[in-house]
Amino acid sequence: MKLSQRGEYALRALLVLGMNHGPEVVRIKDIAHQQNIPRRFLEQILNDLKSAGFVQSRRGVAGGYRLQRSPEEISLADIIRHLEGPLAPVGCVSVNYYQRCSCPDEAKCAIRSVMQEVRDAIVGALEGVTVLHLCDRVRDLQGPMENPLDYII
Amino acid sequence: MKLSQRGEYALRALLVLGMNHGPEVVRIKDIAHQQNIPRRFLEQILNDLKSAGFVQSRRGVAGGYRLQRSPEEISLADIIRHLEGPLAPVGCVSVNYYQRCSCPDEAKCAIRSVMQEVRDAIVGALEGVTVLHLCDRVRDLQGPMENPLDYII
DNA sequence: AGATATTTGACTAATTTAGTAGGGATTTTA
DNA sequence: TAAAATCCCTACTAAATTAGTCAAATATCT
Repeated sequence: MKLSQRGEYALRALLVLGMNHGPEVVRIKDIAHQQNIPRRFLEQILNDLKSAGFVQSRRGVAGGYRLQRSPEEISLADIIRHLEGPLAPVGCVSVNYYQRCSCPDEAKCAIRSVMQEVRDAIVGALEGVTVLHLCDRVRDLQGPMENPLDYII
Repeated sequence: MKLSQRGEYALRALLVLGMNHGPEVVRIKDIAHQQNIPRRFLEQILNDLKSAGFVQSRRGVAGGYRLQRSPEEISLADIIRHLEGPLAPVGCVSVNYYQRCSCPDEAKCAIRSVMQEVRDAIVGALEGVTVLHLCDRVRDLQGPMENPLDYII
């Protein structure tokens, strides 16, 4: 599993939306500015997150984005799987994106059995971590503040 | 961490050399044939592994490759780091290939702290696993045989 | 109506990936 | 000493991925 620039931007954007979660909507421009993400690129990314069901949008002058579900229902593993594909280092140990490899017998492949353990380790570190957990970490790491917009993500 | 085709071929080749470790040398052609790897591509890969110090070669009519150090001294983590770069999912948590990211304060970055744990999980699953361990697994998975060349890798 | 947002789809430039190809250098063996 | 087998080195290519940019359309609020 490797996180691309695009993926990192997406996580940062979702974290901003998590920190500002509520009925109101956050503008792309604000996220882009606050997180130093190229605005046009971020548009693309948020659009993708929208069609994947992670966020919802409102158009027009008071438009912007918000999380579609509440922060504790959005897991990092799901986000990353959508953004980057398999968490597993090779297709033949991936549960969600399985792909047969060219070795003669998977069940007896020693390399595969090590990669299986790597996959389990990655999934273990990621499954169960939600956007809400991320938000909690932000607050833990940065101490008490008043305004959610003050947090550095 | 993601394993490319090239990386997978390299591991398979090293495992063949591990299973046949001794004073004698194994020909590229045999490895390529046994493992179904394009020969010219494998040449390139083994050359790379040679200049990285993992294998040594002998030229001429009785030429081929063997491991430079003994199987228990070659760790998967080192091989993969050389082949694919960082094990970490993002540069800012990589020990061996650290790269600063664009977030304002690394120490307070919640995403980074999760990625740190992912990195530790990956390294944990890989560090300490050597080519010898891989060879042991091959034998465990496939039951007792006489000839090392009988093993499917 | 006009200003401000998101939406859509195409476009581009650089890098990485998975090889292929040609010819040279070295070593064994007949 | 010459043939044959093997590794060595450099260059090339085609396809995919990555990180964006851009123009124009559409929706919404005041």
